[in-house]
Amino acid sequence: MRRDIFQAIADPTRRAIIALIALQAMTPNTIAENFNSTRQAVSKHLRILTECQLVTQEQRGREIYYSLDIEKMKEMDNWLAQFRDIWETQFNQLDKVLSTIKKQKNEK
Amino acid sequence: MRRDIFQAIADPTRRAIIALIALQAMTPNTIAENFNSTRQAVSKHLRILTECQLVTQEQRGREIYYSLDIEKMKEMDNWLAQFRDIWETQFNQLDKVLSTIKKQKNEK
DNA sequence: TATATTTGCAACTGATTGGTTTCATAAGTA
DNA sequence: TACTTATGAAACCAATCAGTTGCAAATATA
Repeated sequence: MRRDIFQAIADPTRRAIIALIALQAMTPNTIAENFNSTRQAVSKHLRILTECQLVTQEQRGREIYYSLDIEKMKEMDNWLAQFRDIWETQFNQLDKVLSTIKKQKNEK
Repeated sequence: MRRDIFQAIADPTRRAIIALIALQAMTPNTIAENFNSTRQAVSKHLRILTECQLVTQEQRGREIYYSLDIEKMKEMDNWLAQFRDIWETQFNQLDKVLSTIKKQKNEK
């Protein structure tokens, strides 16, 4: 069973859950209220998110509060970093072209 | 059939393909040489990547060169942006705590 | 023209996924 | 103590996925 953040984030419901608990820890029941599927389905998503360490649990009495581990989200950012270099370079090249055009215009 | 960049990126082989063609356009055959699976399997991955517009094709004779659309990768970055605010705030809060501790130390 | 190369597509297969229903457990509450 | 609430886990199901083999089409080459 592959369980990594990329696979976890692939599901739109899980992305919504992540966004929902990003700012505030919530119980499975409360989270499920925000979706059309059953509480059990949400619970399953939470298990997947927990397994890849994107969310953490905190038990309070019979309730369990789930919250996002924002540090883990940085792994996504780290992977994207290799491409960020490329698109910044491309942007700079575009910038160069634009300034060359501008220069040529001024020289006329 | 759901076809978005998140689902596309979920597969490790597709992530490898993306990284491979990021800097240089390549033909399916050349790409397949870098993996253990068959050319047809790679071709299928390329179709999925094309469908969600992460890669573009350019036909040259009987060869087709695939290259990464770096602009599309920014969609990933845009989604991450909402969390970047959070982790930067948390970092600043940590920074605050650290500087307070430092201050208290100096005042002793 | 005959042959080889490059490629996409269809059909099939076993594994995985996201969902449901049902049940067990633990913690509050009357 | 009996009842309600909050939750996870198991069993099942239809749909999807990633891979394979086989084939057809188009282009290059002899």
